[in-house]
Amino acid sequence: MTTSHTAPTLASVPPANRVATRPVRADGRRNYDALLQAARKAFAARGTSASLDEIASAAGVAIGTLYGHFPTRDALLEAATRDELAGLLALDVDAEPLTGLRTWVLHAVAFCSTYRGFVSTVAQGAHDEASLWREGCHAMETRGAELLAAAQRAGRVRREVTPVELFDLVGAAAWLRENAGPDHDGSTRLVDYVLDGISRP
Amino acid sequence: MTTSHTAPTLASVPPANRVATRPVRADGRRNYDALLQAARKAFAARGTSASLDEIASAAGVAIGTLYGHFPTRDALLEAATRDELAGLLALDVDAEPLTGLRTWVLHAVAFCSTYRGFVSTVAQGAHDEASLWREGCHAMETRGAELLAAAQRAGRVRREVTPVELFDLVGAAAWLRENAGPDHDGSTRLVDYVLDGISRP
DNA sequence: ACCTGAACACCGTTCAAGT
DNA sequence: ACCTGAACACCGTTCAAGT
Repeated sequence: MTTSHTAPTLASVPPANRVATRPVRADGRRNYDALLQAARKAFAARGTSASLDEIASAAGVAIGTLYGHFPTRDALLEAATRDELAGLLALDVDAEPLTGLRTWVLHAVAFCSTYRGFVSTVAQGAHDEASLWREGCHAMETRGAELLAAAQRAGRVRREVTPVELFDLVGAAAWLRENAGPDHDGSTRLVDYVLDGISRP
Repeated sequence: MTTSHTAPTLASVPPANRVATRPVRADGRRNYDALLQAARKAFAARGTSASLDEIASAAGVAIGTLYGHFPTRDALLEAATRDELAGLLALDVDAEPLTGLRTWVLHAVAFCSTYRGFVSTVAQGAHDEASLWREGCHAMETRGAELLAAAQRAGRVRREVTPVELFDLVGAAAWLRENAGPDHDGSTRLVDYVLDGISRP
């Protein structure tokens, strides 16, 4: 095998697994950005199942243009939440391990509930090999696992708790944030009860 | 006002709030039952957003017949889960308050995750006045509140915990049961961590 | 009282024709 | 390289005609 190791071309990636990239031509970039802005607005207002027709209209482009840039709804969602994920992964937390863990978990919960319905999509990414969020989920799990391990090393959290269980807590609390009553913050309460359950004085 | 207090007639209830009832005519009852059976199968296989066309076909009736018996998807879902809810409400639990509370919570979690997507519908019922699950949610909350209060009276659970928070735990754990990885029971773990967090020795 | 299925509406997705 | 919008498919929902 003397073939050089080339990056995957656009054509080699099936549409379902293709990540959206910002075009080079000026009109393409304008439309791409307008679509993203419209998508964020629509997802925020109607959840992740917002009408794609509506998004295209709001962005002032034809529906085919939307599909040209974002082959699937997930590709659009992923692009619309990419910055928030980067922010979460770069988050600096408190040096005290238990406080730091709590802060990070609450930020992860906020990220996963960016839009109504988003957390289910993200959770898929943890198990589905082909999901666009596989890498992102992996990175989140890794960061969470680090903070968990640090808290365990410091004797602040029970040794038996696993990274997967921490990830489960983030998902469950995010679902609560999306679905609980409007006038009461159940997700933070849930996180605190669990941290009480797994922490040591 | 001398008008007698009559029960609401069919016509007085808007379709969205109408609860399905078993018809009196023999052919109607046959179709009603066949639809329910097909619905349970379809919901179990594809979640609560299963195709209604498919359900009607599987039941061997026209789509109009389905709508005749069940004016909305929620009406069909409610009828398909009515027995399970009754079972939950009639559940006898252990006399030891904390054990009893745990058993009931796990059964409530199982009920709310009967079908993929079901828990979000149920959670709506807790806040939406018009939901078909309003009564059911209220009954669940009442039963949960009873068991919670008993555990608190016995000094086994922190006084500050509220019935709404218990209901939130049930919903969050049910979401996990619907969405977590297939080979790992994250929802029971979550319940146990929370019970650890709120219980007293 | 209940059943049927055509008709309509809505929305996601593709693709041939264009610049 | 990118845009357009008609065309198709799928599915939920209604309703006039029937038994």
